[in-house]
Amino acid sequence: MAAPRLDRALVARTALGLLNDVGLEGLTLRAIAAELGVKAPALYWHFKDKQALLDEMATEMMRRMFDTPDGEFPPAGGDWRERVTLMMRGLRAHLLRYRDGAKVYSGSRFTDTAYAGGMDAALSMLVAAGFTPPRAARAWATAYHYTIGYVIEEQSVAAAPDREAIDLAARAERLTDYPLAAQAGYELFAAQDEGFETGLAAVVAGIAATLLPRDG
Amino acid sequence: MAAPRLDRALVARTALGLLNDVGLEGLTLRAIAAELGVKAPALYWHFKDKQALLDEMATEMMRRMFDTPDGEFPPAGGDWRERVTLMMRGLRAHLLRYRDGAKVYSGSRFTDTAYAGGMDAALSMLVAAGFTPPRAARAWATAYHYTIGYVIEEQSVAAAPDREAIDLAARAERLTDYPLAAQAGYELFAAQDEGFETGLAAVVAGIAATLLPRDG
DNA sequence: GAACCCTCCTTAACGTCGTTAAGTTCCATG
DNA sequence: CATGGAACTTAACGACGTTAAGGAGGGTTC
Repeated sequence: MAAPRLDRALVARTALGLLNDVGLEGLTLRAIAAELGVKAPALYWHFKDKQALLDEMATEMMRRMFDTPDGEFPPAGGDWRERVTLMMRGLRAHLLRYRDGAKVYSGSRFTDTAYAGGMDAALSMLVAAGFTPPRAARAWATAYHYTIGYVIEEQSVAAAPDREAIDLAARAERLTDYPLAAQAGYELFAAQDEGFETGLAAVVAGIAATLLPRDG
Repeated sequence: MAAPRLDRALVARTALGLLNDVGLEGLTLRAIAAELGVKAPALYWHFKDKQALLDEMATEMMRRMFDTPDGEFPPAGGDWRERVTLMMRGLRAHLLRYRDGAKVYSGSRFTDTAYAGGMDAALSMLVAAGFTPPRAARAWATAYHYTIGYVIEEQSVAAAPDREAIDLAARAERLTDYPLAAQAGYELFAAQDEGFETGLAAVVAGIAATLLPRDG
């Protein structure tokens, strides 16, 4: 039983590293293989097809997300609002670490059940805070969908190598007949961190208002 | 100046029709051309490349969204909460009309400024309801991102032709060690309409709570 | 130690994709 | 009738994901 030069995790990690250089549409099997010092068909020994490799990449991203320095997940401290906020902030930060990270992540399915531990911990935290289990799941999903949607738009606005970034000034020029829409461009396409946080605060407040049973 | 057999709008409409049959990854230029009774390179007379065609498709989807039966956009009636809810419900409904609709829509940029009219109307409605312009933009974006994220996940869960749909029972089987995560599957992957509405209600409530200046 | 087998990779090739180059048809206009 | 541009076709290119066939190399078996 000789040590294989490649394994699934190594391929996925290498592909994630390459992703930042070439983007999703430049992430070809031949390029990944070259990075590994190997020919493209070798990858088929470890993965049934390219989608399986992308699934492994998404799983690796997820593992890195749960692998916090203090081993705490969900992040410790504060009430559920703070912890949900921290989780979603962390999710966005991890998606942003890779070019097209949100697309890779949301288009794939995890190859193992490691995510379930983190998900279960998050949900039980919400249940402990007073949510029923279905409403905890809905609360988590709502914040998750907001975050995924936000980062997908955020990363598609960023400049692809060939596709020029959105020129806000030119956009405003085109929309002089629609002053509010023109002005909104600056709010929407710039200052991404602040925009995300403001929206996330709204989502969390809404979850508290509509999904958490009042005690009283 | 003979009438061209093709124009951009016709190509985009035909491609949208084909999208439901073959999905995004089956939507090749050769297939679209065949549907139009033409050869693939003919499309390059009307579009600089495939992305430009996808942009036109997204723009056509947007036009259809604004083209309501009563010509009202945003939809009339009720307060701003109701109207934002109606808009996002309509956005989701339109995205769901096409296979991979959310991916096509969110990965593209509009080819004309027709969207700005609808966006401006929506924003001025929010401003009339008491939002400052930047907060109106943020409110709209938050609901939009939630909706886009929701539908992207929703459509990626649905069965692609080759990729089988998620088997909820098998998933629960795998996750017996994580009861909350297992149970959450049913909440997350089934009953999509209700899940969307519940989350949207939370988002709208949160917008009201954090972005709308209190009067009094 | 020879025979065998299983693991992991290579070489070669297939069909399809987006795209480009060059040529053709057709009609409006001078 | 000749000119010319608009709108298409035919042919082909290089790159892609993927498959088939085979080879190197170490482990196990007699």
